[in-house]
Amino acid sequence: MARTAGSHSDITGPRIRAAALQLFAQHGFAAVSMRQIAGEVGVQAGALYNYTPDKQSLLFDLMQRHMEGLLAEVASRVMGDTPTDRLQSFVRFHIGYHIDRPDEVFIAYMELRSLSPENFARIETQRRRYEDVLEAILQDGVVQGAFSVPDTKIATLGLIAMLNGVNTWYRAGGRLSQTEVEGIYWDMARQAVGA
Amino acid sequence: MARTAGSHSDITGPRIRAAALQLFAQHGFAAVSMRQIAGEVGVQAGALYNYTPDKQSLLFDLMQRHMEGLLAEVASRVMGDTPTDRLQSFVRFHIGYHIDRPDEVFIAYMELRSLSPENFARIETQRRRYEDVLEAILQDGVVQGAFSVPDTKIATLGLIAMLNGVNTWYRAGGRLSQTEVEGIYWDMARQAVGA
DNA sequence: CTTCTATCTGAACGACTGTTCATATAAGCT
DNA sequence: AGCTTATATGAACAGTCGTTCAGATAGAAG
Repeated sequence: MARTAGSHSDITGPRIRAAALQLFAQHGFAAVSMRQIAGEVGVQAGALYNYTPDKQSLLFDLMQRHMEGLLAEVASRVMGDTPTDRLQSFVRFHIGYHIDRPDEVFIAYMELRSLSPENFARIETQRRRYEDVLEAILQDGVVQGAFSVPDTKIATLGLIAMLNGVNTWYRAGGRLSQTEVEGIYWDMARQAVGA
Repeated sequence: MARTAGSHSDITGPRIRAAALQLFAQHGFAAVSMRQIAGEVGVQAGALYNYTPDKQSLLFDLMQRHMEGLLAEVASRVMGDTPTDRLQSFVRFHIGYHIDRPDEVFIAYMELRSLSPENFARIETQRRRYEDVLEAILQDGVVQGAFSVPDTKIATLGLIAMLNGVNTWYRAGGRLSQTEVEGIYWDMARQAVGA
């Protein structure tokens, strides 16, 4: 047999990425074989190479798409008249966006070591751009006297680490709604920067 | 050849764990082969099996030792008359202990998915015991009116996530000393819980 | 209906995997 | 000194890895 009924690049491509995403997140990049991914899609391993030059590129593609979506959304959705408003907006955006994409987030923050040096550098640049969004808010707040933070760089990393922690325990339908979680973390973040 | 000059269980055992620790942290459990570990120690792969029944047990052994050391130390070194004192003590202890053991921490928080279900449950129990130490401090503080946190469980997870973030960027000899880092994070933690 | 091409199969490649084991030897004990 | 035992080698096992490719076929185009 060869080309199967209903096969299409538009369909198989996304399905490969979805399967790889889920498997990489669950077992780790190195622990997942191309045959496992192919099996999840319902295809032979060789067919994957119509969609990616190699396994490494598949991982990079997933990370790259995630980071670009994140940067595009943070730019369009985080806003506010004051630094405090913008910080709240950022906190709520970050939690919401990450809660909706646990697998992407997990991979993007955990499989950096599986990237080739060049690919690592590219993703790292995007991550730093994201951190810069938060740091700019904190710097604004410090300048305007709204926040009290001794070191905006460290506060940025500390806050993002704290917010990322949500993904390790949050489950939809759990004890707390997403809005409640956002509220609790916003309280902590606001107090942490002395707003 | 066989037994080499100066070979000893007391020496080889720790060296195997040290090599495995470093390699697992750098490349991930699944990406590291027994032959790589053996090569780092200067021994053939078969010799590793005098020290561990299998690769999985080697990982579990590393995690188990780390968590037991952590629990023993937190019990003996975190103290203070008031909840605020104890929280500061915890924050400084956590940062110091984790900064000194980046590889152990990285593995213990990142290779949980590589554990067998039984081993995962054991490590998870120990981790929860550690979290309970912090949560007890927060609960004390709430009861005594020293802290203002709406949800001690979430505040615990949020604070630990924030503190763990230090390990992603701290490097000895960098811009900030360990004591300065502790101070900055203690400020953020203190404010986050409304102390 | 025929032709073309994108898509997939299935087999094959050499390399590497975790693990076992017969064999050899250095160190410690008597 | 010889004997025992802990510790190591190095080859072998069956299986899996990422990747390639000639050949097959479904669907689109004419």
